[in-house]
Amino acid sequence: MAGLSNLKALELRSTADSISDELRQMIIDGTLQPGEQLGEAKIAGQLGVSRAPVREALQLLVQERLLVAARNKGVSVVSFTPADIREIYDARLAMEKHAVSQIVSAGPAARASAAEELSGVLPKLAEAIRAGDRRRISAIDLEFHTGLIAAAGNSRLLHAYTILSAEALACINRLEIAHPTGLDLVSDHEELIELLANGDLDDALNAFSSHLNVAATRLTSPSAVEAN
Amino acid sequence: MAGLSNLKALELRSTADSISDELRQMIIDGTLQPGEQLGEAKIAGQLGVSRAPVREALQLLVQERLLVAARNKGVSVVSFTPADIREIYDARLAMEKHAVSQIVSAGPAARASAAEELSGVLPKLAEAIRAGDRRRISAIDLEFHTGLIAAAGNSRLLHAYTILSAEALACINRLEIAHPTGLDLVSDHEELIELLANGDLDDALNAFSSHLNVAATRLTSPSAVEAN
DNA sequence: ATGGTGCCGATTGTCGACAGTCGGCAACCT
DNA sequence: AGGTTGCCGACTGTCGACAATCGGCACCAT
Repeated sequence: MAGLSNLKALELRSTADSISDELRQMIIDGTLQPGEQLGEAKIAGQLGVSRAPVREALQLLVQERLLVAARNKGVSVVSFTPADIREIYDARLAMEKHAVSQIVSAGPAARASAAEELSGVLPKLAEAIRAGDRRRISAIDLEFHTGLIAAAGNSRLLHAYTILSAEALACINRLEIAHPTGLDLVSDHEELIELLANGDLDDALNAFSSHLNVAATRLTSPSAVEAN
Repeated sequence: MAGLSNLKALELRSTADSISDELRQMIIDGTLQPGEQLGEAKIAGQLGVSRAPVREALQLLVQERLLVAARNKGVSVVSFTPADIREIYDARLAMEKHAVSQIVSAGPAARASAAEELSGVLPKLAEAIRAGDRRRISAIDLEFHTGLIAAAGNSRLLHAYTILSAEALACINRLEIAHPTGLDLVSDHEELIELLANGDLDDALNAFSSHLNVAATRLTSPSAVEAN
């Protein structure tokens, strides 16, 4: 009975969860085009499973707004309008502002802890930028912001934010050009961390607000792309 | 072909949606005790339908956090901890603050429109208070706050808030004593509307914050009940 | 007595099949 | 030709049945 401690619990993921994860990634990646119709039977056939778990997975993705369902007509991949993008970033702003507010007012220790946690993401971001991998840059950028929400310690907000994050990532990957890929992305986030740790609530709120607004503007007005 | 225009589209609700609505109401009402286990087959039998739509409805309610699912063990009704209540009200605060901020900064016309919309709820609240119907008082209270979010015009925030609202209502109805039933509840909300219409952002934010904090405190510390 | 083992009922997870519904095309009537 | 009707294919919504899994009890060995 000596070396049994390295046995990992295996397969506690349900089939539907695995399917939804895979489909979610395909939607985010852009493998599935916007407006593309998905048939339950087709997916089930390709995966070698029944329609039941596929149906369950699709329903979850509909709830996450990555798919839209039409009665008796099946589901199709979302196609974002500028209004959707504004909504997503507006909702993100609501949650991030609150997270900043909570963290700042939670005292110096909490601020330092959150700052340290968020700093750990930056090296990965820098490396992705060096590699020039746009998808990974965006994903890690979102990971940073998700970390901010996580630091606020509200599981419900985190859950809602994670869904928004997937939507935002899908948006970004459809308009790849619009996302900055320079190293100043790292310093931008460094500044956010610093302001967060500093303890001045208004400064931190303004910084995060403008950070998100800039990102949203980049996505909704393609003319500002060349600034890259 | 004269009088056919008053034909309404009928029955576009799916079976699963009807089931989930019914169960959601039962959970909110308290008809279903916290921790109570629900069997798919049992529900399906009582409703005279198959397990498939029941399963779909249950999955939706799990996603809304009104039920908790355990692998191969079925679903059971949530039992809220004080931490849950704090989370719910904290998340509500995040969204309401943002809504207030958006409405106030949207200009006087938007402020007036939102204020008028919200004022329409108060007579119903006053009547529920006169009738002494605790459940309805709470429901209309939540309706007021949901209206605030709706006035901000973000469908994603509204959706998330609606889910939180159901959770909050379930909490309140489990601790009925803790909710105020006096007519000052109306004047409290009148004041909120006034501050919202007034256009001073900080005043409005503070008012809504303390309004929610008071409510959360009432629910988490039963000792403060007697203030009624 | 105690710890472990194997079985048992109950419930979920999954499957294949059927019925209902929708969009589109072709045939039909005027 | 224009418009309507009826049919056709494809898909979802729903159903009943089977297999896998879990918690608990009795049984057994020590």
